[in-house]
Amino acid sequence: MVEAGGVAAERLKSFIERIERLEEEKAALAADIREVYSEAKGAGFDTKIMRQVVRLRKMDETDRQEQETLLDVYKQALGLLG
Amino acid sequence: MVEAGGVAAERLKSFIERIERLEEEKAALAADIREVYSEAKGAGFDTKIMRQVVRLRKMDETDRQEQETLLDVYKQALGLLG
Amino acid sequence: MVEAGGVAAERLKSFIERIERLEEEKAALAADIREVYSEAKGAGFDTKIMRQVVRLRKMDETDRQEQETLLDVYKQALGLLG
Amino acid sequence: MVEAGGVAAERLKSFIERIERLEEEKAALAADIREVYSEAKGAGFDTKIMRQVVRLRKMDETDRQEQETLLDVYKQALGLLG
DNA sequence: GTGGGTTTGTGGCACC
DNA sequence: GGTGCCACAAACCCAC
Repeated sequence: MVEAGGVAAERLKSFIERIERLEEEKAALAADIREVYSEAKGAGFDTKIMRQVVRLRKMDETDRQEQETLLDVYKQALGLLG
Repeated sequence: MVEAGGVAAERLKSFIERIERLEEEKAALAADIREVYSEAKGAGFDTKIMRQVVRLRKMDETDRQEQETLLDVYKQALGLLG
Repeated sequence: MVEAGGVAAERLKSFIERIERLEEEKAALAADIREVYSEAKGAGFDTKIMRQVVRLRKMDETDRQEQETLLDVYKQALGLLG
Repeated sequence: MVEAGGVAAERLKSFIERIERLEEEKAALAADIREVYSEAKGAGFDTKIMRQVVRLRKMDETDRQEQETLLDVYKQALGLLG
């Protein structure tokens, strides 16, 4: 990037602008998601729990069960269960 | 949400699926962005600096005046100016 | 803060330095915590689960059970249980 | 960790409690910091700007040179300089 | 109660 | 292949 008025600068500008365009779209989707949560909240659902559910559903079923099992073991060891 | 097999459950499922669909699209855009950075890196650019540039350009749109005020205060209070 | 060389500037500088001192100590503790996790990991424990446990123990017992119950309800509605 | 009542459980409990003790101290420091900000606010200072100052002073210690390089690249590539 | 800001937790990335 | 780092996303907290 020594040649600021040259082709490298143009190339960089192009990359930056592509990124900015994509980030704009991403931000729009994030706003949409917030809106759905807001709507759900208005319908009486607990959005924090909903986020946990979304996270869980994203996980592989095997991994999910392994994690839950391990968490139970740790809980038991700490007296948080039983 | 007492009636887990009832209409509330259906409504919840609908919200969750809308969110998941939107998050899928968001993840795709995030992947696109990573790819642009990767391409830029292949062209010899420093992606970490690029990220800072993107951040600065975003900041400038919103907080430029605050930042300048801050800079003055900081410089003055720390004796870095006059 | 109009009088940059005056008493207000001195006062500000004092506040800033007190904050920085405290943040230094806070950062040191954060490092200590990371180290304990690292040690636990070396002993074969799963640090991600440990973090969950720490979070759970911080919560009020009543709240914790309510959350778990609600999560189960939502899971059932989504077919993540039973 | 199969032996929840055994030595592994004891070891885990020990780790968790060390972490909790450290986090307690960390939380106390965070409270102290909030209090200093509050005191500064009472003295007429703008705490948001103060936070920015603290952040800048921290950055300057580590990343000042990178930042300056970045600024040049940004200005040049975007035609804000020369 | 809602929004903004800060902080914490998670995932991706580079280096070893 | 694992480990530390950095950026992003989520959770928390405060102010309004």
